[in-house]
Amino acid sequence: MLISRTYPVISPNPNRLISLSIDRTPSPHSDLPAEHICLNVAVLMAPNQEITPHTFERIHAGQTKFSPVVQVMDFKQVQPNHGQPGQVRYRLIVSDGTHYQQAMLATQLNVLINEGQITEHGLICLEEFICNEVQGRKIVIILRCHVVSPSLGYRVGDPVEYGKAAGGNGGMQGGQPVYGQQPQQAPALNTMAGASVPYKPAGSSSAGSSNAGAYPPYNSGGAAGGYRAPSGPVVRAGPPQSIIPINDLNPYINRWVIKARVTSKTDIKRWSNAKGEGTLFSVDLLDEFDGEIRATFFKEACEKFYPLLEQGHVYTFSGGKLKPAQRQYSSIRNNYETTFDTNSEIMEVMDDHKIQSAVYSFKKIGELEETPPNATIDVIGVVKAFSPLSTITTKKDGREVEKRELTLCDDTGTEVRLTVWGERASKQPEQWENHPIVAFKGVKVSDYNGRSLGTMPGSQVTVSPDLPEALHLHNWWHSAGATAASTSISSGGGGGGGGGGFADRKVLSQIKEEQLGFGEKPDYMDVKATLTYIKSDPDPWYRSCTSPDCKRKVTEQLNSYFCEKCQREMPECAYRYILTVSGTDHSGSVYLSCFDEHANILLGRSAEELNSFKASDMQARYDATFQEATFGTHILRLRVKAEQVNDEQRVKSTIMNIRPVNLVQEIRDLITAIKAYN
DNA sequence: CCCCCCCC
Repeated sequence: MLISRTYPVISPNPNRLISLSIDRTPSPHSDLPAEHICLNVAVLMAPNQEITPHTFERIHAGQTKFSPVVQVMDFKQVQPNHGQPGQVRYRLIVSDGTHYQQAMLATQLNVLINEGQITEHGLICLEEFICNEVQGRKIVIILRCHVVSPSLGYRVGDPVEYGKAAGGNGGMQGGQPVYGQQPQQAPALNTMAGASVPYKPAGSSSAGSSNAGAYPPYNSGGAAGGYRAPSGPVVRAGPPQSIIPINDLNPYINRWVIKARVTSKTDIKRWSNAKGEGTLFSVDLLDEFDGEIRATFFKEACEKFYPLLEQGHVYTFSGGKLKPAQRQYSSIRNNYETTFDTNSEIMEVMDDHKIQSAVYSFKKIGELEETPPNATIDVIGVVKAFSPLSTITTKKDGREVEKRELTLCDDTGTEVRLTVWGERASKQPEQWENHPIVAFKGVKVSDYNGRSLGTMPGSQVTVSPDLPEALHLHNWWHSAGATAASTSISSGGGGGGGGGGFADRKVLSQIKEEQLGFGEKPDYMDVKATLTYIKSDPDPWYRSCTSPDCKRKVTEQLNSYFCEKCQREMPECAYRYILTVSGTDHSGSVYLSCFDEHANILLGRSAEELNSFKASDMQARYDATFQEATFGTHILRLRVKAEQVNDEQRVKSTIMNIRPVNLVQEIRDLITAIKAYN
């Protein structure tokens, strides 16, 4: 029996309210006489540290979208359970002044206890939490919180255990959270005028239709259709686990099953580092509640499941372990990712078409300039132009990788260059023709050339997707977009005549000042520079292989030349420039390397011609060629990279592109740059 | 346990 009354009184401090309460609570563990009267003096909080009333009523009614402030009445460490040795967990008793409630602290918040920030009688704000049932008992699991106040030195109010006290928890059964989306609105975009060309989405079967209508409500908790939270170490027997939404996954559910479509699947990757080596692949999973998660398979699990999982198919997955996601590596909206091992169970199930083929959070191309580099984003656009397939050789291990450059535009009047890598670039080359709409999920934003995009291993590329955004862009393109002007946020070459782009503009002294070239990757910059010196002696060229695409130096033989790389003998060789020039601007002077393609532009003659001048004893013409090019001023794009030369790091700058100075454009760019200082 | 998207 608990008798308690609280008497508010006026405090001497006008900001505080003192409450007096008298407890006549006989304690079974106390030596005190039953009628012991305990006088509690409670100073209620100043207004900015108020406990949120009715917190637990709201939480138990399924509310999660608020951030209540509660008082910590007690906390203690609980024994790690058998499943997770070594991981300490803390149980808290938290109070809203009327009720108290058990809570578990997510382990990543243990630091708040260990550093003494969470204290008895302190106040914390619950920023993210869920309410789980454990052995018939509701427990609040705190996923994110911050400390609002250190210990107040007293307990606020006279809380009773939630659910035990009379009153205050009526109607608790209702208000279960409802999962799934609201019915998506039908795309009201197909009424666009001027759309004479009908939009034909790829794969017009219903499979990936995004307009599937209302999703069935999902009830968490409750007898049927609910899921059980872990209940201690002995849970082996029991009903088969039911499927839970991916968005409900959290590290406090030990055994879970999800049903999801594999929306993307990477190739197997081999890795090796200081910690060891192995193989891995990963998939992105999407369920019917639009929840997404990335799953990774290592080593044996990689071997076992790689052949089993097919992109686009639907499976049930169980036996995965959750860990915090590194958000920069995918555009998947989940704070967790999962790993499956060989004991995990994955079974293909019928595709009932409740699961979409992808969910997107598109960024407009016009927003990309403000998007930080290295972000992974979704984008949709019209393929305005595309390059032929080309091959690059990786710096790291000399592999050949295929790529294709697209120019993607949208109705923001902006276009961006997007590099499609690997098989995605080579297969079905005709798919890029006729300005298709393409949706990209999980492409990386790069600051190369201002801003550009590139596919990632887990990217999803869908040509002519069945999406309202695609229909909208299709109609835009055919009514106005195809002929409208558009601004490129990727400077340097490409579809639209080149020029423009002040994004990477620097002066030469910045190479030193900003220590360019010392990163893992080279730095690129544009500079307006004058060639104050062009080195003409010794001969600025070398003898190279005549095979197309091979620029290697050949060795001279008795009557022929030999290329090591091509393993080929040839009667003639080609002369290719390797030229050193001195570039100068108002800030300083830097030696620049210049290879054949660009030296041809600077000197206006090929190495072949210059060699013939020399051979024909025309030294004057030879010298004049260099003199004419000296003091020319150009916009140069430089690749800056530190290289190991003997024992020292030497920063080498190479000319990658040469443009004439367009004075009108130059002034415009300068004005824009000056305005940006404000 | 990977973390990285290649080049210019």
